[in-house]
Amino acid sequence: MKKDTTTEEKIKEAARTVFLTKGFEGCSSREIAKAAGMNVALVNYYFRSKSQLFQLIFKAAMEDFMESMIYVFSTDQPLEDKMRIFIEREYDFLAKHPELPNFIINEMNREEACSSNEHSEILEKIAETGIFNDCQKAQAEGKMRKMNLISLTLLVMSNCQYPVMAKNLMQSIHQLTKEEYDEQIVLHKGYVTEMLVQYLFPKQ
Amino acid sequence: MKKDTTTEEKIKEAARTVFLTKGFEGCSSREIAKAAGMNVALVNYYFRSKSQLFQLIFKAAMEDFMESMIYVFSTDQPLEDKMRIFIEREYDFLAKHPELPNFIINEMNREEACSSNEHSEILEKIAETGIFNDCQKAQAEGKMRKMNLISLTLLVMSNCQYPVMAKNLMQSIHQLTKEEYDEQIVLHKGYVTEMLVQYLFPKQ
DNA sequence: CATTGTTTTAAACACTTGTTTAATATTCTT
DNA sequence: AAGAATATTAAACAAGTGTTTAAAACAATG
Repeated sequence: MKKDTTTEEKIKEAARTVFLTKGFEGCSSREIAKAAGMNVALVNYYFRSKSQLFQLIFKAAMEDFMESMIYVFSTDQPLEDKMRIFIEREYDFLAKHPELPNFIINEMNREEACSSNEHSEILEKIAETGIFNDCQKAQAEGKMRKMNLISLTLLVMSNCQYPVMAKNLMQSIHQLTKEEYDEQIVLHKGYVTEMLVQYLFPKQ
Repeated sequence: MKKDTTTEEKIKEAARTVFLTKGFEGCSSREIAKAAGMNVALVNYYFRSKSQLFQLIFKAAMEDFMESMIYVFSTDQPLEDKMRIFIEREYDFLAKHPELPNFIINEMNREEACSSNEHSEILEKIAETGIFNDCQKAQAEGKMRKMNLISLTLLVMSNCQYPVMAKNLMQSIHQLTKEEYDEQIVLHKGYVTEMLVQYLFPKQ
């Protein structure tokens, strides 16, 4: 009889939550083991080293990070609607996984880490959705403001991710409770959607 | 005869660069000491502990973080111009101190750290510039889109800081060199300025 | 049941961590 | 120049780090 969740999976789950909240440097192998209710040696038995376990978690997190993006882009709708839906979904997703953007960005900044790795597969996956072609087409037809893809993604990511990343900072500055800030984010989502749509798809 | 830079200052400088690039957990006392060309014991001789030294650095960084903001807001100009100048200056500032936003946001997320501390003094300092009153007045006159101060700061900070914070991520995704991305940021600054001004100060 | 192979454990390894101590060197004051 | 105050050093401390080892517990197979 196999347990519903095997030891290996328990460790992986524990590692995910610990790594995502504290970062690679901010936790120890023993802490992960304890969070999984296991022994330290077991962590290395299944994953050989803290680094290897981390790279596993990081890769999975990176995929989650891009998941919702790809889903919306694949749908068949007018670009402007896609944008609205994307922002809606991205705010939803980030409400459930608020640690993700910080985690990804931080660990990308660790020199030892996955900086120079090949994360361009992500771009390819996004490209496969045809979103980039759609944008270029819309830009050629004058329906969308002309702008390279980097700035386009930057605009969207900035306005979706930063509000989640800066939660503690903004709470502290503006003296808000967690709940108050969460409400604020919902409000902010509306502003962001309006602003981006107006700017990217100007009416005449 | 006093040296041009005293030992205490050398350590503080070294601590600043090390802390800002690697974070509190990402470095050791000995690393800071070595970066300053000093002994480990000297670090604690002058600053008693790693934590106390860190809090010193963090506080100073936080003030830097808000410095340019306050300066521009204090000037006497139309709001729309202030916004343009602010974005210009903020991009300038962040080009010189690209590690700052990530550092601040990360360390605010460390539970042990300065999360619940009183950073609301910052808000007071900004309030002293009268910028918030100006905004409310402009909003009452219909010259500026109605929006609470939290969303206002969020909009501006998102679009100024995120592009710097996500540098390594964006480089990796879009396969850019540092120099190419720096050029991209200059381009992006233009889009951001236009977008924010158009949205916050709609014509007719 | 005996003998595989796989999982789990406690203990140890060498090394780094933050911090302290006690001795030495330097500077300042009178 | 003598003595007090300050600055600097190397060494030690206990605790924690990632990783390994070798023995035990377990499961599976013949």
